[in-house]
Order: sequence, then structure tokens, then C-alpha cells
Amino acid sequence: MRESKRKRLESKGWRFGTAAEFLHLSPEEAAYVELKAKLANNLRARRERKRLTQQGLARLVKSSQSRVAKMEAGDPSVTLDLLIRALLALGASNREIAKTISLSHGASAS
Amino acid sequence: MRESKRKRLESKGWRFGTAAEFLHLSPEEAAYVELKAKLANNLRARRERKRLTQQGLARLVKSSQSRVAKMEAGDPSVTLDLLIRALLALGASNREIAKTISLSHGASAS
DNA sequence: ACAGAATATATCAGTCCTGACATATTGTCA
DNA sequence: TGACAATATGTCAGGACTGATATATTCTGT
Repeated sequence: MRESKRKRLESKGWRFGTAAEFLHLSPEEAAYVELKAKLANNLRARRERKRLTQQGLARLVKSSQSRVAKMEAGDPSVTLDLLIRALLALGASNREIAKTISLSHGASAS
Repeated sequence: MRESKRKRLESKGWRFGTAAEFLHLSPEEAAYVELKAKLANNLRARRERKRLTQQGLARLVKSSQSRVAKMEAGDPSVTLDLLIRALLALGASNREIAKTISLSHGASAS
């Protein structure tokens, strides 16, 4: 990876031990990122299905529009805790959350 | 709930808006606590199956024995993030984690 | 192209979580 | 029972995350 790209990504909160790790995440890291992405996508799907704006969802979960945007983007500054709490606030059950996690990556949300 | 009991529980990190909320958690709160408990139980089961001590698991996940104990106890100071990262470090797949989450509460881990 | 709404990105002070450490309790085996 | 290992509980400084705010960018209809 080009040095400039690493710098740019690091400035956004993504961390790498070495440049080579970028496309060679450890299995745990990869699984973690994928998990987060699935929950993020599902959050957006649920919000849109309810025809809520990010602002509206922010009120519902007592957060802010900007943080909701970061949740849906799977931003590294957002924890699984926050994502899951938001999903629960939107009425998702644990079973539905589990289903989301098992879904093949890229599949649309229920 | 008696004031003394509330105080004691609050000192351990559990928070209540009012005393009445103790046995009447909101659906989200209940789901969150249950989710945490399932992951915590599964973590202990996986560790024991591998015949690791808490100390050993702590080294594996770069944490400490005391924090591992707290993870397995579902302590309020432990996030889902930490629990899930620990499970992934023990080799659990996202699908297995999802399965754990769907399992009926109290069931033993796979 | 323009205006207004929705979403994305940047920054930051305060809060919460973390690992580490100390210590207490429980479990186990002789 | 006593010695030792394992687990539980308490505390805390430092770092990570949060909501808020400001601003930029993208989207949508006209």
C-alpha cells in the first residue's frame, strides 16, 4: 500500500501494525470487521424501512445524527455495543440480530 | 427495593433510574443483558473446553485474569465488544457467535 | 442550476472502559 | 486441615468512545 494511503486511512482511525496488514487482516480482525459491517448494514435497512431519518433515529437512541452516520458506516470509532443497542432500540430481537450475523456478507437485511 | 440494596448494587456498577426498574427492565435492556449473559457463558464454555485458565485466556487476548473473570461474569463494566473479541480470539466464527445468541437462555455452549 | 433536506466528515471535552495490580475467596488434592 | 492453584472482587490511571456541534458533501425535487 502506498504510504500516502496508509496515512489517510490512519487519520480516519483505522490502525495497522504494518502496511502489509491492510489486505491481510488476521482472521479475528476480519471477522470483527465483517460482523460490524453486517450490523451496520442492517441498522440502515431497519431505519429506512421505518422511514426514519438519521436525525430521527438519533433521537430514538439518544445519540446524534453524526454518530448515527458513523454507525451506519461501520466507522472504527463505533463499538458493537452501540450498534447493537441501536438495533435493539429499533425493535430488533436477539434472534433477529443473530440472523443478521449469520447472513452471508452483502445480503440485504430482513 | 430497599434503599440499602439499591446502594449496594449501584456500587457494583448496575444503574437504575428508579428502584422500580430493577425487576422491570425495558425490553431493550433485558435483551441486552441476556445477550451479554449468553456470550459470557459461551466464553467460559469455550475456555474450559480448551482447558485454559483465565490467566491463559488473558494472555491470549492480551488482557488480564481479573478482566476475564469479569467477562465471564457478564459484569456491567464489560462491553459486548470485549466479549466478542475474546470469542473470536478463541476461534469462534461469526456464525457460531450468532448461534450462541439465538440459543435459548441457559443452554450450554457448543 | 438552485434550494432545502439528508447524510457525511471533522473535532473535542467529558465519560466510560480497559488492563494492571492487589487482595480475597473458592476449589482441589494430599 | 494446609498448601497451592484458580477464580472473584476492588481500585485506578490512561486511553477509547460518546454525544454534541460545526461544517461539508450528496441527494431530491423543481
